[in-house]
Amino acid sequence: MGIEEATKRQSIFSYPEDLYNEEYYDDQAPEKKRRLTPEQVHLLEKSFEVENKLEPEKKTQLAKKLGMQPRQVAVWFQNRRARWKTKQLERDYDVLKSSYDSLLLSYDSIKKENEKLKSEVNFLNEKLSAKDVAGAPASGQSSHALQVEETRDSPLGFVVKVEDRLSSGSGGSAVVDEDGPQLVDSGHSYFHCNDYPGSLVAVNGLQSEDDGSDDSRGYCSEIFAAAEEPHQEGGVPMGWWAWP
DNA sequence: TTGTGTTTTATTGCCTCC
DNA sequence: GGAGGCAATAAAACACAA
Repeated sequence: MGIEEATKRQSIFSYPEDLYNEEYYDDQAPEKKRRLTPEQVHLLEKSFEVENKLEPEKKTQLAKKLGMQPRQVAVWFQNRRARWKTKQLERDYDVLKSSYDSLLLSYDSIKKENEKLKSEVNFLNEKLSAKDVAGAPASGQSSHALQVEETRDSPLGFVVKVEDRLSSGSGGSAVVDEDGPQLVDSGHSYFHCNDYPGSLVAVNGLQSEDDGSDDSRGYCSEIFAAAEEPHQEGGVPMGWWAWP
């Protein structure tokens, strides 16, 4: 509805002085509701912007100025607050929803990456087993294996461990003893974790049980998994850590 | 013109505060 | 207990498609 049109549909209270006069209501009270004029609404809106609640004095002033009953002004503010609240709820909902959608996308992406990395670990595990069989000890059992353990401690959702089944360590698990995170140094080999920016599984301390040569087909003594962090020192992302 | 959905004005009942 | 706020609701006014 345009202003002009609305103005045409003039309130039955054509004269403000009549409006404010209670006798007007007593004698000529309209049975039907009348909309406020655009001018009245405009001033009410302006007042609402300044203060969304009415002091009694302000209410009386506005009513007089607009040619309305104080009660009408109070009702208008009441309804206006209700409308504002509804709009605010809608805005809050929109903000929350877009935040949720964004998180969901992020979650899905990380989940897929997690699956990829796991299958890559499985693939490497199989390769290790195959190599063990080729140069097999008498037992015929693979001497090493990669183990994937799910954990919330890792940003990837899991950690990889190398089990040395031939070692005489406790429980048959010769997990490298390194306290806490370690920076990855040069001279190590890495298995790239495809599609996960900045992450990789590193294999260092390569040795061959066959001849001691480093032919990149050696066994892992440590597995590192790293996630990229914004700050780097000396070309190595900070915050690299190793899970023994 | 009419049916229907939306917006605006007003009322009611309950609650809180002084 | 009265004043004022809020939620729920009624009902008139309005918009708009068919």
